[in-house]
Amino acid sequence: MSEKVGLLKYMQKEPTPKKEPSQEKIEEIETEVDEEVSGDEEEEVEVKFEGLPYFCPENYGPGLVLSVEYDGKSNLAFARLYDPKTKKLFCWYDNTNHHPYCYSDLDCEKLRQNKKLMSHEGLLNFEEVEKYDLLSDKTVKMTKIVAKDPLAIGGKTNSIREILPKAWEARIRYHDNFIFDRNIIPGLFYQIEKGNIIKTTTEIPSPIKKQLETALGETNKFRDVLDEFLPLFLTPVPDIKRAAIDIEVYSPIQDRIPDSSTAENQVICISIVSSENENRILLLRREDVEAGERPKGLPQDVKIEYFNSEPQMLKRAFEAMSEYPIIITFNGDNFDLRYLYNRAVRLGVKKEEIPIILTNEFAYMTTSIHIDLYRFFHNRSIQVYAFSDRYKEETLDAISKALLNVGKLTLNKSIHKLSLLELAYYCWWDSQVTLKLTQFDGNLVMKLIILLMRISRLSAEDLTRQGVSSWIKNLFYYEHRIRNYLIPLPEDINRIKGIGETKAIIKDKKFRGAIVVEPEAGVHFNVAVLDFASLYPSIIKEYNLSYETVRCPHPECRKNIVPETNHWVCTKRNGITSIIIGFLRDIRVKWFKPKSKDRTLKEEERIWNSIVERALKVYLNASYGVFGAEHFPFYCLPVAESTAAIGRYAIQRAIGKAKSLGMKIIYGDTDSVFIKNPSPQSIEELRNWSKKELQIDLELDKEYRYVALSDRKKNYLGVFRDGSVDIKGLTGKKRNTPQFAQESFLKMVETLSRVQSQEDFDKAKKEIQEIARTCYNKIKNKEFSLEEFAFHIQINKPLHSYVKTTPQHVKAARQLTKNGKELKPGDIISFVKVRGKDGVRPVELASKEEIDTEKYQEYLKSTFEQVLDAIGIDFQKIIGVTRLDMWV
DNA sequence: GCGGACTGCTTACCT
DNA sequence: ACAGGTAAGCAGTCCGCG
Repeated sequence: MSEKVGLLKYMQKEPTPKKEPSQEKIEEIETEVDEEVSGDEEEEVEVKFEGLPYFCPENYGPGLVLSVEYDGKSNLAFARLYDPKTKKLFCWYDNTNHHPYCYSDLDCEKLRQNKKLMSHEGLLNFEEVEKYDLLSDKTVKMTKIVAKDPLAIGGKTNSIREILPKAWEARIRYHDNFIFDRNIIPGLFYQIEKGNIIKTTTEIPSPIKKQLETALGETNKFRDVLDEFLPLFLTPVPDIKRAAIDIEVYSPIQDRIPDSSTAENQVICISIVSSENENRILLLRREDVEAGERPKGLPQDVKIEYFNSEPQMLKRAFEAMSEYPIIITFNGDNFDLRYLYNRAVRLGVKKEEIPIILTNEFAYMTTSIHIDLYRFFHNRSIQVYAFSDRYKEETLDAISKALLNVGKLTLNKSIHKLSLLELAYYCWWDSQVTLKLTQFDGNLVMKLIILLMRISRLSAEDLTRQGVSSWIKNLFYYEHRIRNYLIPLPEDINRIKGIGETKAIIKDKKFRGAIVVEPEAGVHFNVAVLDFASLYPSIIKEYNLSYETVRCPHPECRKNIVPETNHWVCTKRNGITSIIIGFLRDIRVKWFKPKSKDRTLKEEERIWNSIVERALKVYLNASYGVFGAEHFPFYCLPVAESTAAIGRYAIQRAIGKAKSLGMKIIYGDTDSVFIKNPSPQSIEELRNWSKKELQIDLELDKEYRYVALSDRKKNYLGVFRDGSVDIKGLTGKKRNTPQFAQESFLKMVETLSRVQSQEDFDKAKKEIQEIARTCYNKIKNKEFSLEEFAFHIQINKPLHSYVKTTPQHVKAARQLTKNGKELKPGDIISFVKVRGKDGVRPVELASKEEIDTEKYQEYLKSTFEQVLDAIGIDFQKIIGVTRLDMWV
């Protein structure tokens, strides 16, 4: 065994650096100076791992693949796997002689004439291959250009992809390429046998498989895809050992966030809480601060270690963190890990002793997998589809309140004034809340992450840091690679497919979207809402939409026109994205959705099915939008546009059919129709018609006792038969609305929920009048607190970049910054409306005297009118003639 | 010098 | 860095007005 020092000392066997094959002899010419491309490259460069402190066994496993990365020192791809028995990571280095590469449409002969290419020191060899090009629907001859290291392909100014006139698949990161080519699926189990990595197969019970095939239908065109995906959906996820960390930094000024890039101030506390119930608090003694009493909330078994030296404390923390295969943080990329690293360097700790690697945006660990939950929860798709918008703000406090029902501790003094033990408690609290975010509902978040990793073929670190378009991109890349399809260049898709043809209603949008039916204002009793089940994915599936099938090269397909456009769709082959999205849709709708509600199943199984169902929903909901997103590598406006156009066609046809059946449509939005007082038979007839005529399922989604519609679209209040209420779009429930208005609004809604019939309305109207009048008078007499008066509006960009206009919340924010408060995008400004120059004042600085009561009365009026309009009450009449009007 | 009509900006929502 | 459509409030601009 080697005597190698440093981090490599734990390796059982050092990976043998890649040998260079020589199928094609390449002459040596003197090389040019390499220049690394600066950070403004559009894609991430590989993270530089240089030797890792892992056990790299010859025979071992099975373990769960958590990451696949590239090690610059050995010039090899490697995987980090989690061993459920020892609860530790182990490592596997590529022994398959895989190399970075890209494709050229030039043959070897031509390429050899390219001096610059031939003299590139990273060039290994050429290989002539055949690929299937979906854009031309033809087999094409390509040359695979193989290189020694990823930077030779791309990432430097003289990389091969820059030398070639045109290079395919040259912008896919090496470790992703490796995942695709070796078919290593992150999130599944693998065994190491004689140094080779081998997938541990999941037994799918044959009855289940039979049931599934039946569920997907006799003419199931997804049979191959099913085999590929089933293990991803059915392999259980183990409980992975992990620890959450949180640090506190000394900050002499309140409201000032410590700068993690300079790390000027002391780290005064580090807390590590693990899934194995190990709690550690590392606390720095400070001369001027007393220990204080141990807070009651801090459990007795939580160990506190005191340190006199900060570097000692940091080193101890690094050791402790390295014991865990997964480190969880909340904003560790930008704060905790970044601060620890920079602080340690500043205090003279040797870089080799810091197990952290920083890039521009991210923080990784050499000894663990780092998951930054802030990034994951910040992801819009996760927020909206996985957690149904239950948290509205991406702070630890807001998320834990929404999902765990516990918030952060409230501090009554600033951090630097806390006693040591108070500080310890505060720090510990945050780290245990962070850990709990991965544990609630039977490790829901961890399971969701692993499942999304499997579907996207992304490591835990990449998955949690990338958005849904990257997840879909990676899945599509993989599906191309296994079918030997050439991954098209975005510019070729664009050139061949062209741009949009429809005109958007909103200025600056690229194509026309959905239809919203003009609501019939008033109260409607007995309303059924029918909607198309996942409309856009269904369209993509049933109408064969994909970047290669829309405006395909075959003249004979040109008759197959998409309504309202001149786009045509291929009649000869199944589109790849149509197949993938179609499969995900079918298996969600026909299997996981029903199974997640199936009471005959064990609860654990039901929960798992609902996690899969939610994961699939995330992909499906984004599947149409990505084709209209310029940065998406399969960006294809005609696909997005056709999807929306067929959607409009579907809802219009359905409305037409409903009317012909004598139904009254009172509202509709995108994929739904609100039908007044329909007969069950006509609903059935409409549904059957839709299935037959449009090939899309129309479902009875909701039944309201009554719906109150104003003349505003996307604004309504529906009361279900059981008295529960659906509120959409109304100001009263928006998060920026002042509390006083929300509460009065809620009272009105409560009153309305008790209404059973037309007759009840008269009573309800009286009650509502009373609610409105009471609130109106309370405003006049300023009986609400400043907090209740406050609007809460988010700033979405740095304050200095509001240049075109200065909205009120920005005015308020600027007043705060004058007082020394630091504000950043994402922060929510609470302000009240006041009489006088600016018209606004942040709550922190406001006084009750200056409240502009007229503005508030006006606001209450408009909040209530959204509902009162519908039920036929005039707000002005409720509160009587006022002020000036009296003399008119 | 001021107010109304208008457009544009911004946020938060719906599907 | 998934899309487009809608509401609401306010900021800013232009124009007319003895």
